[in-house]
Amino acid sequence: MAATGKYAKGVAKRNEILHKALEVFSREGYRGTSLREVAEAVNLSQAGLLHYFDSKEELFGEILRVRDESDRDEYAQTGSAPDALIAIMRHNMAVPGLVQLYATISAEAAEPNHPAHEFFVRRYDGLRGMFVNSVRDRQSSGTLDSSIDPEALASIMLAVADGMQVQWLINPSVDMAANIEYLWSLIEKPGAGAAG
Amino acid sequence: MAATGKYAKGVAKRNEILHKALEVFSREGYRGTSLREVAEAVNLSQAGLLHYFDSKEELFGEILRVRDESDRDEYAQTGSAPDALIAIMRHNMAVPGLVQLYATISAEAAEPNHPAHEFFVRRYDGLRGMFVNSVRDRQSSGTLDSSIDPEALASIMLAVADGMQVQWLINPSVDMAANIEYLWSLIEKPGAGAAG
DNA sequence: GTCTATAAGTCGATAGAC
DNA sequence: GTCTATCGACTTATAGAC
Repeated sequence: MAATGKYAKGVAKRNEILHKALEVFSREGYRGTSLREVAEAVNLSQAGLLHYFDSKEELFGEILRVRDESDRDEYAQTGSAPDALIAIMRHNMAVPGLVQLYATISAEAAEPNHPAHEFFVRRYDGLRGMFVNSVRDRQSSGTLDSSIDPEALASIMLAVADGMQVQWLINPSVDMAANIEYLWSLIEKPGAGAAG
Repeated sequence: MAATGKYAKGVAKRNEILHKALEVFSREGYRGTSLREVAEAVNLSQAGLLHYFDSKEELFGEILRVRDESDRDEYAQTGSAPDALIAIMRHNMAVPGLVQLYATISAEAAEPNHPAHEFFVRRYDGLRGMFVNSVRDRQSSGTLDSSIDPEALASIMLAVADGMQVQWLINPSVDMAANIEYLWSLIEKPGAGAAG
């Protein structure tokens, strides 16, 4: 890694780069983004940018790492997983660029050689695990039917969230948060399909 | 459009190109795919390839058009929408490349200027419409609780399908079809959460 | 810490021979 | 129908001045 940033100015610039680069990558995806584009966004030459990060791949990795840290800080302890998921969806409707970053990159990253592949493998494992734990808690406390399969439900809820984001990106009139909340109400409430 | 293909050889080569180009685009996405790469896959020079399609964008549009036609032929009238969805998921587990094409491109295509943007807007509208109709049918015939919101449910089921594909691409041990079938069983069966 | 200059390569597309 | 050759633009990355 370059420019570990012992001095205040360097650190500040590094953060500015990470912030602006996130925006550009969000719009264009990993492959669609050039270092020049990022460099211009932070008023730097392309070579100047590479003083802070040795390669495009390293810059990109740092973006994901930082982003995930702040996400975890913000939502990890927000009560139960389904509530957190709904909250995140509602919040995401204000940051389409960020949503597109994850949609674009997670698809690209299916290739095992992609620089972000391992990141996404671990990310999904982690999220699924968190959700499974939360579902089990609810089952223990009787809030959720105990016949429900926690692993399957975790996978399903994460999938709805991801898929809903794609639909919303392509047609913003879709209400992501409302739809997910609605699904959860169908699953959580005993006798979902009982009435006429 | 170039090379409308009056002669047998031209038509055959055009089809070969569409077929192979689909594979390449599936792996690499629209932006990640070069015409040279496609050309090599069909033993043609890059200029030779452009004899059949005037531009990269035109080639790509044709791929989507052809693909959607054959999909529609195969699954459009397969009983009800949820059953068709499960069948498609099961089938998709045999064609990861194709799954990745749609995941990659649908994310890229969120940009309004993307050559495939309109295609995906129409595609989701069409799929949602089909699903809504199917849900209403089931409600009329009493197979499905009539208090369920058809629009929301359609959006949700399509989202699960899309999101499940992303999870599966990144970690193929996820059983897409089983999970979707499971979700549908939770929604369809009266008293889903009744037992303890 | 930031620059210019440049290497070495890829891209999509066109012109024109055969 | 297919090729070679080429254009102009763009890419990541490096070297070295300041």
